[in-house]
Amino acid sequence: MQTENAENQPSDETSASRTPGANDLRVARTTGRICQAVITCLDEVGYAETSINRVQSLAGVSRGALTHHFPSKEAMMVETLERLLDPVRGQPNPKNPSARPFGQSEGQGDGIDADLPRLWAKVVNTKEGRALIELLVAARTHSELAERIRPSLHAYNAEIGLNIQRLYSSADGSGEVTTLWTICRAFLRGLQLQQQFESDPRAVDEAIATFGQILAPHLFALKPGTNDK
Amino acid sequence: MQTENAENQPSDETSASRTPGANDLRVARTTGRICQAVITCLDEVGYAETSINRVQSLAGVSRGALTHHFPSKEAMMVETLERLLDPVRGQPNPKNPSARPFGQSEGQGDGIDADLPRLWAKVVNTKEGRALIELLVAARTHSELAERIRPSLHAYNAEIGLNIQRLYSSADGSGEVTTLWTICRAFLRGLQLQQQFESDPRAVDEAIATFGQILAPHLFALKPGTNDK
DNA sequence: CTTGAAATAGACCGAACGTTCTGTTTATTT
DNA sequence: AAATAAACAGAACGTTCGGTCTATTTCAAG
Repeated sequence: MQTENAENQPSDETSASRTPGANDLRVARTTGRICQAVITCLDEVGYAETSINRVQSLAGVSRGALTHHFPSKEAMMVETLERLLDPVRGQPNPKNPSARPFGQSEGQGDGIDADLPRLWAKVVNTKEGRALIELLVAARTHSELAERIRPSLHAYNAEIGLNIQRLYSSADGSGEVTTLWTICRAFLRGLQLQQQFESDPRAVDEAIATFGQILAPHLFALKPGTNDK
Repeated sequence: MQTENAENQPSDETSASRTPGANDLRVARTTGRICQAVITCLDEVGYAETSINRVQSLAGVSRGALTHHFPSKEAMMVETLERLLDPVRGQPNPKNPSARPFGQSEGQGDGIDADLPRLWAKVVNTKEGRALIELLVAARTHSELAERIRPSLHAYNAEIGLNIQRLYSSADGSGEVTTLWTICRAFLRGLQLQQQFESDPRAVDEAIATFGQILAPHLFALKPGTNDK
């Protein structure tokens, strides 16, 4: 598992042996519980306090099991981030079957003013969404972590960009849809940052609603009920 | 200095003695260098790595001096945040003369599409802006820190809200200006979060420009060259 | 000049950090 | 069944953390 290049082709380990489950189920369960514990810790205590001790005790695994699969804390964070991003990308899940940040289920394209509250509630303002923001903030000042998660984030952005361009059309016709989506992402993540310090608790929902109304004339929904995949 | 209620009236310590500078200059220099070092650390290595050891060596002060003025790391962070927020509020600076996040100099109200890039370059995407975001993120999972900085942040939001309402008028007339400003703040802060992971380096400037154009019809500038203060 | 309080200096503490290490168990292959 | 390797368990490493403590220096009154 720690050799990343051998994992790209899932047929490698199961090509000749044809035994998809025996020992593999054990490691899948262990790594899954570890990464799930990391996500919970990131959400509840933040990146700094997400220590190996805390993760191993929350996940219920031993120190040896954890360090065997993840030689460093950084590797553990990289793997966790990829699991946070995986559901939206190509194959739904090579490892964990939970938490689909965007993908086909959310943001079905019946108008951005209807999709925005759904994105907020189902993607950004969730345990996984907050964990992702913690990782983004931590990576800003940890260049090694940033370099290791950059490819995954670029692929994530590119793939979501394609999904968006299938669901929406810009009013100006150009490639502005990508820019508008970048704006949406920034707005929702920034709202997550400052939501606990808004004086009026209704300010968050109000901001989302108003933002959706402002953006609606610039993003035309294509085929509201499309189900071509 | 650590007794916060005695600091609210600056005339207390200089009412009878009338000696504004002698020993006070020393503590102002020490606390100033400490908070400036905290800001630099928050920007460069993040909240978690902003340790007391690192701050004291960067500021060039001893451990004793630091703990004398700030009995805990948390108190040091609270004071630093208030210095980050002070320039925009009532009196320009009771302590440090640098870094005016918003206030009268920035955002002069000649159109939101012109003010946004200025806010980005002069407020959000600066050393102080990044330090503030680090504190906001850290406070999310540090309830004690959050409680201690909440009053300052509420006052900050309220005071900026008043400034905004003097500079802009909503198209719909209602109190929507505040909501629109909340949206702007969220967008800029979220953009700061994800800017290093944008594939296209021009995406940031493009997002700011497009966002300004979208928002412009909803925010009317009042008296572009006003100087009633 | 003397005195007392504030400011500064630096050693020191137990706790927790991430990493490394040596055993032990379990699964797969020969 | 024996052998090999991977998965797991847990102790121990040196380092650094935030906080405490005792001197020493500096300032501002008496």
